[in-house]
Amino acid sequence: MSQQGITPREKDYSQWYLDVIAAGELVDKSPVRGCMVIKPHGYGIWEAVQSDLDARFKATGHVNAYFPMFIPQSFLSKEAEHVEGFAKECALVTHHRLRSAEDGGVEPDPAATLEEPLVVRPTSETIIWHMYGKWINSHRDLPLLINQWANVVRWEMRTRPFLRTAEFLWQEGHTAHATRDEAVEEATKMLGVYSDFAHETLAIPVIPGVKSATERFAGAEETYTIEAMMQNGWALQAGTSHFLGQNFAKAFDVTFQNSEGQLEHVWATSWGVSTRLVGAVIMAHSDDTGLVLPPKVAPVQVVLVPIWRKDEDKNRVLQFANSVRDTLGPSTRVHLDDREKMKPGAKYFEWERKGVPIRLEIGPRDVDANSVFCARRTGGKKFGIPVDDGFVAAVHAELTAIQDGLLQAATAHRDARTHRVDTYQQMKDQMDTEPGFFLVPWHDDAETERQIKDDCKATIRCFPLAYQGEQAGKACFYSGRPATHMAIFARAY
RNA sequence: CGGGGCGUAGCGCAGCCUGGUAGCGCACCUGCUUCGGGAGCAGGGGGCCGGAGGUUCAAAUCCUCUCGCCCCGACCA
Repeated sequence: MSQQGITPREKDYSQWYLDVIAAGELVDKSPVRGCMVIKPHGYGIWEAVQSDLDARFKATGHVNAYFPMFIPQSFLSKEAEHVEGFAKECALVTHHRLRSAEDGGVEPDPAATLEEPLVVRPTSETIIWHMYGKWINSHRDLPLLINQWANVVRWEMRTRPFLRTAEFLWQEGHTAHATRDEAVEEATKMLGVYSDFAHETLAIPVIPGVKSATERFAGAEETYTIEAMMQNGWALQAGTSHFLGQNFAKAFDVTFQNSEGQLEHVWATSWGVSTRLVGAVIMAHSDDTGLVLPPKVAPVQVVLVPIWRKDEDKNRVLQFANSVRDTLGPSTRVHLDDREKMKPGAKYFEWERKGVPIRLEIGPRDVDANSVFCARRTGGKKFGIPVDDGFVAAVHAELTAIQDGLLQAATAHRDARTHRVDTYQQMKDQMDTEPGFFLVPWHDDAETERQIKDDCKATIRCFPLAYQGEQAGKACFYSGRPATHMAIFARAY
């Protein structure tokens, strides 16, 4: 990033994204390729995501647990498709000791080679299903509804902060059910939880849908997804929920005795979202001044900037600012920026770049008037708010208005960039001039799907749930064969 | 694994072509004046120029080798 500015979105979207992350002081350079050092302000966003989501999981009957990050290598080979999907990007632990080397450094001690290498989990299905086999015996043990907050490692060739990193933080829910229907219901229910969360908390209007076979999770029978649109019209998969059938139950021999006394394999789901959501929030809302955060995930929702010129003003301004902070504190994430050797203007710019929704300026004039001067990060001019009985409610009303405004703007953008086209040529033409979601009638076929990807880099993001049925009587926009689904094509991260 | 680029102060860079022993901006430290939209002035600290070898009286600069990183592709449940 240049010293003062941020690359405009229109000029170079990728650079703009990196600039916004730098301006927001979200991450620092990592000494490890592809891994992130997440600084406090960036981690604060993730913490807000975590606490909101965790409450939603609890409300739907789930509990948290924790499983080891090291998985015996042999576990990975038990489910054929699963190993196919992940084997290419696994990190291995092969030794448990270092020794001094000739060159003065250290090296793995050959005498301390592990009998069986350990895989650093790329996802936890295998070790969790190994344990579920021990925990599940009876239909009375079902359903088993467990979530884990953890880190996982996938040795990706190309990485990008938050969107695709070698190590990332996520939650993974793993559930076991007595019947197929119950498991499918769980998978779709959790997709709904994610979708609600994206709208209500992240202010991102996602499209819930089903993945095509090509894009399906390795080992799943059905993969559900929420797809978000970024400001450049590209799609970002923001969360997934999988119906795993009995694949893992069979691979790890997890059976239960039903009420008739017969043994059956259990039915499974898994679902997850990751720190990629932080990237989604950054890309969905930020502008050419820097980060823009929805109040519900902003680590600092309100920043107070005290202003004084003379020493005699300093004390009363700070005293007033402190009381304002204490008033807002119980209900709001508020920060009083009382750094002394920094001018107010410099603070304004810093907090704007960090995406803080509301800034309250407090100077001698405001103290005299018993009010604060409010500046919103998005929408509206500065205005005074009296510090009276209605003060907290007034600030919260602004936060709500900002949150709503972001969702409205993102929804308007998504709708404007969602194109219904009838022919492939139309999509191909518009993909370069106005990229976005292309809603089309589609005859499902992995081979033609691949042809399209090779030809114009667009892939099926999902078969959106809201539009299924509309394809009836229509011809596939690419092949002309009878359409089997409504599909959304887009270029994707 | 292909194609391209870059390694010089904490960060971002110039200097290299045409060798003469290192500079700029930001950040940092000290002081004074400032303070309602990115402060100004003065002074100061910090780098064996990625590494090794070679040419030379002399190498950040030229030559050879090497290591690392970044970008574009391949890859991406």
